[in-house]
Amino acid sequence: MLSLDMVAAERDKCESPVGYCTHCDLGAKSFCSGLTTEQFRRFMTFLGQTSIECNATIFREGDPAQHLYEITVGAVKLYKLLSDGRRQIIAFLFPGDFFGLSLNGTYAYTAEAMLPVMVCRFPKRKLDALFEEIPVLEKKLLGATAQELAAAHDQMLLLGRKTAREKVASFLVMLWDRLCGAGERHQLITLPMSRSDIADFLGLTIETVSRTLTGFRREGLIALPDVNHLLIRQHEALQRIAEGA
Amino acid sequence: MLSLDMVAAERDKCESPVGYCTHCDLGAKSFCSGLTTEQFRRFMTFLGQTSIECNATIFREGDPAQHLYEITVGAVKLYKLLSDGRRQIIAFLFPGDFFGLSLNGTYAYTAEAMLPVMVCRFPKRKLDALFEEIPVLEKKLLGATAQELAAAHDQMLLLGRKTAREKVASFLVMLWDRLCGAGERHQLITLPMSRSDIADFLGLTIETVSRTLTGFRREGLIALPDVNHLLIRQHEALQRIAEGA
DNA sequence: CGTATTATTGACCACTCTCAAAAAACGTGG
DNA sequence: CCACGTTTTTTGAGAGTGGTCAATAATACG
Repeated sequence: MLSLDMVAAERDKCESPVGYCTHCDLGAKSFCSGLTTEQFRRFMTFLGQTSIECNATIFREGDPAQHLYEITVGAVKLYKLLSDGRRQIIAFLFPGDFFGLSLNGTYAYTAEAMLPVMVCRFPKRKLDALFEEIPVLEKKLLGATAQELAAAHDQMLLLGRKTAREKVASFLVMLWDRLCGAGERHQLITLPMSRSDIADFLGLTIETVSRTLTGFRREGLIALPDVNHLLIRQHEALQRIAEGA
Repeated sequence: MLSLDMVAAERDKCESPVGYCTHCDLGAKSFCSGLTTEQFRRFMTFLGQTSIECNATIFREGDPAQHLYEITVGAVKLYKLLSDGRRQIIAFLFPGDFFGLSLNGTYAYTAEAMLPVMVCRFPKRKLDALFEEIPVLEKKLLGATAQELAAAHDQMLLLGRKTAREKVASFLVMLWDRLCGAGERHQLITLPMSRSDIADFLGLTIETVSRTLTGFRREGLIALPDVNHLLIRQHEALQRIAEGA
């Protein structure tokens, strides 16, 4: 049994903390950032790194929940299904995001790779031990979960109360916020998701998504060089539409 | 009738760990259950207990987030607004539920009492110290947050992909699950929320909620003795409707 | 290339919303 | 306790946003 004092003592012996994991380029956002050399060595013994091919299912709703995942490369979608096949995409996830948290021992949603994906995978049965050794990780996970909860709340407002036009504008702005650096205004976004994915994320049909996007294109708010590429031309205007103003 | 004093007396007879806080009747669900006598004593120094009158606003979206709350008595609604007044209710909360977690130092939603409410209130700036003293609390908060996240995911499926009929049926089943003991099949539910609240929770209008409820009443699935009381007559049938079968 | 899949566009329709009025419930003060 | 005004809920009629169905166009992939 390892006491907090011992952990603290161990940490004090170490020199400056390792910057962050050298196996991915998440930087400070990563789960393993800010650990001491010794903590990092222990951390690596808990972790499994896995690559997942594009379109592969990582796990299904109802599967026994054995791992917690953090994406290092690629993009993942999470979704829930109704018995007749209607689908709701819960989240689009990118490097730095967690998924796989569960309540009753089974996953509550399906996770699917939208691109070739690299993940860090933590066995759930070892999580308590890991948190005991490196308590800061538990705080990080709580923070990440709180962030996902806030995103879910935003999406509930979108799904319940926004028009199709506002939904699509919100989606575009969200993509821009997540995938574009702050500086560059006119930056080409590569969409990892299909129109069908966008529709199932926004609670619309593919036809409505398509019509709304061409609408925005005709108004000069965006450009669509090809189906998988998107250029935000008037971010401010889209933001105003997204917020219902 | 069982007085609080009697409950407290019964509990004081017990050795450590203290079963649970004597100030509320949450039992094992409570944040403070399963603590040792000493831990419980320390716990109480962190906590403020507050009563809130019905319909009072506890905090507003954008307010500086100073406290984390746990409900001990009553019911609370959380909601977000669009600039033109459109409202989405994020959650209906009952005894044992937490709220007030925030990311950037401000609350991301408004919290309003639907009944006279009692809460335990934890200052955020003391939370780290509390977790250091009683690490199990951090795990409990993580668990509660994960549970809220799962509920949010279910609600996203409802908002994005269910019909009005399925939404209202889901809502009724959810109420039954949360507010009724498992044994009693025909149990009268007292609704703490208005039709307008239900509509803003389900992404519908009050008219559609009203029409759907009268529909269920005519079909014999429920009874509505008066506006604030509800009797589930055919739970199974409602469950089937809720799941889109 | 030829085939299969995905995306766009069009015409039509239905579910739910909007607007409006009546009915019921609530609150307040006499 | 009842009369009154206010608010909430129910019910109705009509309209509109987004869905359905269908055809065409573009793209991906062997």
